[in-house]
Amino acid sequence: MNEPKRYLITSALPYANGPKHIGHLAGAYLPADIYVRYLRAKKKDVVYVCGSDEHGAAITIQAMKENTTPREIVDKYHAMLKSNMADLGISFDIYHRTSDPVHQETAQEFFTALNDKGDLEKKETEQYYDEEAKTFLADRYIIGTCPVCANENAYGDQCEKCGSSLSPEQLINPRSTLSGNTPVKKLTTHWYLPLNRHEDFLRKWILEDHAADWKANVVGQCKGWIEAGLQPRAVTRDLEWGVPVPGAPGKVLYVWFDAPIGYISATKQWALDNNKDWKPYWYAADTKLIHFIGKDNIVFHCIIFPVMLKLHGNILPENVPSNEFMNLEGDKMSTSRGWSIEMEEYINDFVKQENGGDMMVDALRYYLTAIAPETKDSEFTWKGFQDALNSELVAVFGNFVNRTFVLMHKLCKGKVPPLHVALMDDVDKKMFEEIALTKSKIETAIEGYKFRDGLSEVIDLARKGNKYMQEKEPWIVAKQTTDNGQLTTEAQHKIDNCLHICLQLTANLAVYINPFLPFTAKKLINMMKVVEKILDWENAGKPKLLSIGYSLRPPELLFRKLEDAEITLQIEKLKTKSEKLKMEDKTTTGITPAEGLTANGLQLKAEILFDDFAKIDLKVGTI
RNA sequence: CGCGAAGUAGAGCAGCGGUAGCUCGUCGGGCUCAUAACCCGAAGGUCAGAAGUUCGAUCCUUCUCUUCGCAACCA
Repeated sequence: MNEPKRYLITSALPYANGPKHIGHLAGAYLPADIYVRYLRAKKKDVVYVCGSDEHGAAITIQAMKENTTPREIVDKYHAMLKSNMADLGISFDIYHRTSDPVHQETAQEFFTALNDKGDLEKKETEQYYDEEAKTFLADRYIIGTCPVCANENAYGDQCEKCGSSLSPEQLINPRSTLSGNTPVKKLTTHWYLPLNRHEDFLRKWILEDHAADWKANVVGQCKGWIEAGLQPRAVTRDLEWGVPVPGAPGKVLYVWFDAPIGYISATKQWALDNNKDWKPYWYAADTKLIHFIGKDNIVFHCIIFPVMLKLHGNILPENVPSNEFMNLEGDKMSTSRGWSIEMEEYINDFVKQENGGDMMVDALRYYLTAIAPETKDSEFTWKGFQDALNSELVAVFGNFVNRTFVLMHKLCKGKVPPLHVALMDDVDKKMFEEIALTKSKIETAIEGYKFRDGLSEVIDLARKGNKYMQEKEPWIVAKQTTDNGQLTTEAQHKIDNCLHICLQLTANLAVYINPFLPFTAKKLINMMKVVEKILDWENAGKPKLLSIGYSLRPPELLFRKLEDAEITLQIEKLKTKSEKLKMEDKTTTGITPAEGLTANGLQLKAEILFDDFAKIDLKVGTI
């Protein structure tokens, strides 16, 4: 595509059935936010949309469990997700929700348009029905004996023990997980999206047109599906909670069909709120649409939704940067098993503490970006977080800014010193070059969705600043005094040049770090007493961002260090939380086939608590 | 079962045909304006395993092992 006229950026809609964790944040929200902030700094026309995905059987079931209504469930979690995202600096232009009337209309219009054109197929099939719960059962809510390995607790879609893909009909002795009863088969009519009709389109669009610019995992996975042959997929369900199918009482749109349309309805709502026209964002060929998602969502965003968009006459995504997963302390993150750091927990434990605030948001943004699972799964550890924060953010970036400000106040009267051009040497010139050079490095990284690389370029530049200052040693130069204790003119000029350059570098660091750590950028411009406009990307790499003679504020620490005690506490908290959930699991009637079993079916010994672990003396010797 | 991605120093990652690199951590030394940065030096890797192609393979091919994901409500 040539230079796009406008950008539409989406992050996967989080499902509003519970809190979301930092793995979600690292996968779909933080990368998109960095990308969007970068585009905004470049003065691009960009809209960043997201919202809660509030439909689907799981919400209804969650409501039954909590003895309340689906509406209350989604209201509760929508509010939580919206405020968590805002607290963590995710700068959506709109955070919408799929239970909103605008979305209902949009999704219904979409369905009707496709149906009227004959792009959907209507079929009558038999499906399992729970007579007590009075509902048709999603595959996942039927368990029975696996026909392959005889595991008694296989799900209707897959046996977790042997990994076989199943359909509910294959299960021996099927039972409903809602009531425990044997489900009965009942005839029902549904609409299907015949994906098989669009294989040629997908083959060309993905495997030819985007083979080079999409990530390997995305292209590879799509190729697998296309080669295997695509099947028609039901787009409606017999449920109460959802977007009603026009003219078909008792039926709603299947949640996967209505959820991605949420991107469109969110854009509409944004346009309404801001007196804009939403249509170009979804119809104009010069709009660049990017979906940020996690790897489990590839099929929806690369196969199913594009087919829907094509049929409906909309533009297609230019790229679908999909991240792998982030593990936690040696195990998969899982909200249901309690092995996670929920956004809300982090906010309460760090951001809302007295010694926290926005700097702890940026600390998390820093670590999550630095270990982003861009090409393979990665792992969050509290020790890793502490190391990254203390020895990179604090020691390299924060320290450079701090020593620059301290020295400027000590040796230059708190003002931006002049640059004495005649005195400039190669080291000075090289520093200016590095500042300018960093611009294109970061641009290349961000535009290629390599946010980890982009961020490390910023830290690298700060590292070069430290090195530069070390080489110039203004604190040593300051000892070159005349007999009466006066600093020599030449010495003062050398100091001026060094700190002038360090200050211009600091201003550039603010511009460069802004997409990644926006709160740090704000703090820096406050210390420099400059307006926010300085953060415009066009200023990146420029040597004269601060005016000579301008007086600056005293330094304030950008980040604080993370103490050992804090991470020990968090690790303990994590272990306690997952232990507690395990105990609860055992005492409730909930059917938990995998309980106490590892993936290969081995019985595990009870895990020891961290306290017990702490009591063990581990000694190593050579024999 | 099948499909896809991944497996490189203690940790996190680059490299993808020609003597294995970066950041952090560790050890020793120097320096000190600073939330201990910066400099010098050191330890640490049969690049998951095996076979093959090649003058030569971490990189290509095949097989094996391990991890994660796979059209469900889950980045």
